[in-house]
Amino acid sequence: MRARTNGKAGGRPGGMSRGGASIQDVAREAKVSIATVSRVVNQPTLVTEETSSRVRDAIKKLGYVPNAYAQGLSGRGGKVLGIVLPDIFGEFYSELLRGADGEARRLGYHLLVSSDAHDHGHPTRTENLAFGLIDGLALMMTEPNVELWRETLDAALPTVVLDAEVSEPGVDSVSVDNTEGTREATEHLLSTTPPDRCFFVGGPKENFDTKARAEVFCATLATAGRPCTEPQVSCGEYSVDWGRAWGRERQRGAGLKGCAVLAANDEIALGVMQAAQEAGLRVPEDLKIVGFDDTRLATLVRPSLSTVRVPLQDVGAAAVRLLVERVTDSEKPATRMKVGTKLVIRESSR
Amino acid sequence: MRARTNGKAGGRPGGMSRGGASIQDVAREAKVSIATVSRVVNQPTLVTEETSSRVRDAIKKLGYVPNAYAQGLSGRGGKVLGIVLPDIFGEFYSELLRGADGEARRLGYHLLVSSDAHDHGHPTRTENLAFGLIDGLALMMTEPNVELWRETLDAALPTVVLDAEVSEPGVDSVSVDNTEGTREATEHLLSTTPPDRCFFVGGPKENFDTKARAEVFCATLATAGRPCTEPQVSCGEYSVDWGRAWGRERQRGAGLKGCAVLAANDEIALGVMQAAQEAGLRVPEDLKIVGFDDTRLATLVRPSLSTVRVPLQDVGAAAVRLLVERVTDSEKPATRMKVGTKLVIRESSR
DNA sequence: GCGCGGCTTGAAAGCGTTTTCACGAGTTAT
DNA sequence: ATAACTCGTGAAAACGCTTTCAAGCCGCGC
Repeated sequence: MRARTNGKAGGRPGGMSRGGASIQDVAREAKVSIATVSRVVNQPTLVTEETSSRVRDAIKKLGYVPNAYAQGLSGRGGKVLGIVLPDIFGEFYSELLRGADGEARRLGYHLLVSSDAHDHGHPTRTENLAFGLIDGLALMMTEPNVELWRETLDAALPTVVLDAEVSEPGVDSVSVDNTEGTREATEHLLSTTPPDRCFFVGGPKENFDTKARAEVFCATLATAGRPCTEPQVSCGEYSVDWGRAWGRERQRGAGLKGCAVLAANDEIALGVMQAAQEAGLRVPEDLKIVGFDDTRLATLVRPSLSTVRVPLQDVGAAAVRLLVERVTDSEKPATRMKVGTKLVIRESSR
Repeated sequence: MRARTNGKAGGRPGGMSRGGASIQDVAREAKVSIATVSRVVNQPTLVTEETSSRVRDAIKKLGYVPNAYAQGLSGRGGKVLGIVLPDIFGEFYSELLRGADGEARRLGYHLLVSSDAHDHGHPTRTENLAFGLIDGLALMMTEPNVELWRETLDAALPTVVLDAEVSEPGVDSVSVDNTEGTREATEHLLSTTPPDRCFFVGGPKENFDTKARAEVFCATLATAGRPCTEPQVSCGEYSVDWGRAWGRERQRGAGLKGCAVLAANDEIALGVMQAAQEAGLRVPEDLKIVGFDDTRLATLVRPSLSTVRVPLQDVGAAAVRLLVERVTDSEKPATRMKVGTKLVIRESSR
């Protein structure tokens, strides 16, 4: 690399540019030592009001902002949290992220976001690089992935896992308790529809939530005296397209009329609804539909979508909170947090 | 000074925990100097294959990952970009963010996301902290805000502005050229509806895009020989609620039937559509509606929404690309980029 | 009147990298 | 055979900050 602007003089070299004044400059300007400047910023009580005010003036005058790298290096951590999601697209992640972002801000942390996990949560090399940068990592794992585990644990980084239960010591987790909501939803459908006309349309087969929801769905049907048969549970992906495809398929087959569908998320539910409407069926009269997640989508469509509410923002916020707690106190025993789910009845299943 | 964990011995002090081995450890393990280790990592050609291999073994054995803070401090920058949006909620930002994230990954950068701008793009103190951390800042400014400007410019940080045209030297911008799309959309509505029954329902009055779109809308009406009257353009906010409120209001008044609406975004359009449907009107037969942005929402609702396509992902990606270019070469002349817009006709206006 | 504790401040040691500079060992040119 | 290079490596400075330790100064009590 070329000449690295040593002092203040001269234009900035090549690509570098981070402008600002350093703590040195402030110290010089205020005629105190850098230690004092640091104290004014971090522990103001230790400094005389007179000195303090002089330093603050200097800071303001020079527009001084502490260099986060230096802070990070010198031990106080950079106040940065990483969050890795399978994707950052769509209402679902959007909501999760919003919760995380809000909480992070509240706690004075920054969020390094990455949807790197295209390959099922496996951080790339790039991601690794950031591992030195972040104080903790919130990782969403929707499917089992041992390899990733090892890597993360080896990094000895405070970690919280989203949407997956884990048993590693020292790793917190926030996951969704699908039981209650799924059961409620299934019973709700059963109240108007015979068990053999109830269907569960899931996301990816390996997905933790889809699996859990399917299970509870079947269990509830069984309780109602009608163990579910193979074709009553289908898996695909979390998309409108898949829901629509399933709906069309079913319509071509035995028909959708008089059926009830519990979808593994709102998008799938929406797809099914579209397929029904295409076929001239009325929702909810001809077909009951219940979604999952209660994303904004559910209230945006007509008929509005009954759905199982998952407090996504809370999940995001809780993850960040847990993470910060662990970052601040690494001895803290692992917390396994579960957020509940609850049926919200709207028009699509009434 | 107390035992500030010099070597590897002892428990870590206080809240610290960043695990890994340091370059020192690797050097010791491989029996070389830290300089050599650094070279193996960054400029492998400078080192003998033999030494290099020994070092690589050590690195692997110790699970060494360079500390990003140290790297940042010593001048190579941390490969982190900041992106500040008014919010990170909803399809609009979601899409933008996705574009940015993808491009950032491609270029080997990380994204520090913040929706801090609740107060109209004014970064909080927290935000400021990160300014030392990031190599560049992508800032979405939907409304004029001089104060923020000053602060950002003072930070002498490579900056790219989203969705706002600026004239500061050395500041790139990516904005949306609303002209073409808005004109197309307006003409499209005029082709079925008399000018005096055409309405523009905008977002916040001060919002750049809303202003631009309203202007083109009026201009196009004027060209059609019917300068638009005051009540034909209304402003509110970018929300379904506002669209619905406008729709109800209008329905209570002169009625929506036979009208045509151009909304400033898809959400507003959706709101208007809901109001119409509530009133028993059919879309598009009784009321034509065209939205803006072409978010996923537009294809998800029934009838599907005609809308003006704004390549949001491209905007995000372009912002990141420009930013990285500027970070790498601060002398580069400022780029003012404009992405075009284009009418997409779907069911709601046919 | 002298020592002692409290309060404010400064000096300096890291933190983990990158990068420059210098140095010895081969290699090549004279 | 010696001077002039090149190549591979190590020592050390610099990055900007936090924090510990020590020192100076004050007022207090004995």
